[in-house]
Amino acid sequence: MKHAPLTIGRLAKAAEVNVETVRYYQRVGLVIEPVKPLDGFRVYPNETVNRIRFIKRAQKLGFSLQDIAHLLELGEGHCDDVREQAEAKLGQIEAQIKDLQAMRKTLKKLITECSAGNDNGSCPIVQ
Amino acid sequence: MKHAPLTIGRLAKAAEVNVETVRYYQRVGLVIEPVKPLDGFRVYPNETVNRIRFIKRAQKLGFSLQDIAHLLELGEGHCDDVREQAEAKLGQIEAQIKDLQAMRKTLKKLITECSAGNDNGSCPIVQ
DNA sequence: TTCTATTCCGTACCTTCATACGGAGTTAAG
DNA sequence: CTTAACTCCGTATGAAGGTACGGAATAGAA
Repeated sequence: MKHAPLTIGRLAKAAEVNVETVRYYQRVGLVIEPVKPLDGFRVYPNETVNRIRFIKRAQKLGFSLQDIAHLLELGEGHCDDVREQAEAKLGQIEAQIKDLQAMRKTLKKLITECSAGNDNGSCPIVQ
Repeated sequence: MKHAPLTIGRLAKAAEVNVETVRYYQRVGLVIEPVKPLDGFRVYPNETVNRIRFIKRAQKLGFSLQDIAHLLELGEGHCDDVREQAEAKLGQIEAQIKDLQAMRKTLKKLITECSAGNDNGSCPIVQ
């Protein structure tokens, strides 16, 4: 039994991005553009859906597309000398988590102070 | 005893950003531009250094300048009806922390797999 | 006072990450 | 077999976040 081929439109829908975004990712090399059959449309492998989802998730965490390109390379063999890069990235992530936790703390404090109703200015700028 | 006044150049240096960045932040309202004395240059309050540092830190965590503007507003009185906004932001931050932790886990796993030396492809794309 | 670094201000330009457009080809449902 | 919906491809446009530039005013050191 044949399934509907994963054309760019279906891929985009599945990954919850715009078709144009997929094309853009192809242009910058984040997504491999499958060869175009002489007749008909390009068909994407299913894993491309996950790849794009991954990109989007990583982006929300503050990674640039370049960063993400590096992360993705890590998963494509050649693990040996790229390992240290992964570790660097890990360090960054851990620092980010710490920062966010500090931010959460500040914000929480701010919220309780708010509900206690104090009327002075300045709050989350410090630290 | 007088100290050297905190002019825009010194402010920029202290906050480790470009002078042009300070001007840009002023244009978009993230930093208040002090009034220009009839003679001479603008002088910035010391807290502006922290404000800019805060902006930069928050940006690295994936907040847009708009987000940051909102965060900063929270610390400027009017706490009553903005409180729920703070809580929303807190929710976002907690989600981000979770995502980053998941990412950290994936990355750690990837690293150990790497050092175990497996030669197949594909790794961090999944999940 | 004179010289050099800064500031000021407006405007122009740059990069990143997309999104839109338009005309031609393709496909698949009715 | 027609026709609406989709794909293809190149190029243009757009918002966000800066960065650069250039001429005039000012400050501060020598």
